[in-house]
Amino acid sequence: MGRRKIAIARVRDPVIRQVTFSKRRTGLFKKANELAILCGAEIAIVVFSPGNKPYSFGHPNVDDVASKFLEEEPILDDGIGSSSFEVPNREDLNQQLEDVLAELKEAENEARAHDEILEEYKRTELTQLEELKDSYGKFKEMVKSRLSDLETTESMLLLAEKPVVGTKNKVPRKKGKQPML
Amino acid sequence: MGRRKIAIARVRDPVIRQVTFSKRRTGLFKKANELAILCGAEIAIVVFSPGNKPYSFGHPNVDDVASKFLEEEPILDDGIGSSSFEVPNREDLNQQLEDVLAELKEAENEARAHDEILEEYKRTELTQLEELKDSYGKFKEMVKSRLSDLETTESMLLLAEKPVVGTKNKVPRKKGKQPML
DNA sequence: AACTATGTATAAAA
DNA sequence: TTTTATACATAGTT
Repeated sequence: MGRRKIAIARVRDPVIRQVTFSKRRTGLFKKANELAILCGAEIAIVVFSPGNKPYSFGHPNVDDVASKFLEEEPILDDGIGSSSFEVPNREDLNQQLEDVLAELKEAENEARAHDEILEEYKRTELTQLEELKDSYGKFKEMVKSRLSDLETTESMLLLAEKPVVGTKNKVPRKKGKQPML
Repeated sequence: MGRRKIAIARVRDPVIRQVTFSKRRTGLFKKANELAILCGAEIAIVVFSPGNKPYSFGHPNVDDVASKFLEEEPILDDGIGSSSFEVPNREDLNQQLEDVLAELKEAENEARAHDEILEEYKRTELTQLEELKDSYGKFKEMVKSRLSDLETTESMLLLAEKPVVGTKNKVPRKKGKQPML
């Protein structure tokens, strides 16, 4: 929702993560408030920041909504540890845990590698693109100045003016006149 | 946020109100999930619909976050100083396993999301780059043909020949001859 | 701690 | 439902 799309995955940089948290918590609470008012709904939110600070929002207030919810809670079996199945013994669990930890480590390595690739990509491609745009602009400038005292065809002027691609003005054209000998 | 702007005030029509509730509850929970994953935040939401049906979202789950909040835990015992050679019991192992499985799933999601972004990146940036190069080439061709019977300065020829950037030839130049009117 | 280009959520319509 | 046009949230930037 910003300048770039981001993957929904833990933000690595702690500073960015905190900033993201602040912005998004604000947004979330705003949405919650709108929901409550628009629909006459009761709502409670509690959230702990990356630094483990608690924040809360409630309409009409956290405690009332929370108790109401807890009271009419019939069974809270989320099914994960369903009792009807065989309970694994400790050795099995240890083995599983080790296996999964190994997998996790691998996946994290992969993710890091992908990050690096993406960064590299951004650097090279964007740099190339910007330099090319810049060079293109300079070239056009020079040509125009060279041709200024000659007749110029309509098609040339057209081509020289249109910035070419569907570029959304990421790189503003420089207006400066360069000597270029 | 839709076709029209709406005032934040109780929606009169009960049908619309219920529809609005459904859409916005979905959106809110999605945002909450993103916040939790992006920032590693714990979060719990409970909300009652206009028809007083309860809905909840929790990461890792509603009850843990709620109790943590209610207890206002100062986080005293993080285990650093405790009797450190205890053999973990089965519940601990189960918990660990679940935690790690969750992490693993997350890491896999992350990898997939990054792949998508990288692909998207390749598509947009490379397309732009290619179009720009192509257009640049055409422009140079045209200028050269227009100038063929005029004197051309050394610097212009130089600029016209050099492909500009330190491009690693990921995108081969097209050799085709274009009519150009 | 503000801005703004861009991605998302969603009010209406179909 | 699903789609579409618009308002909004926010990632990256200064």
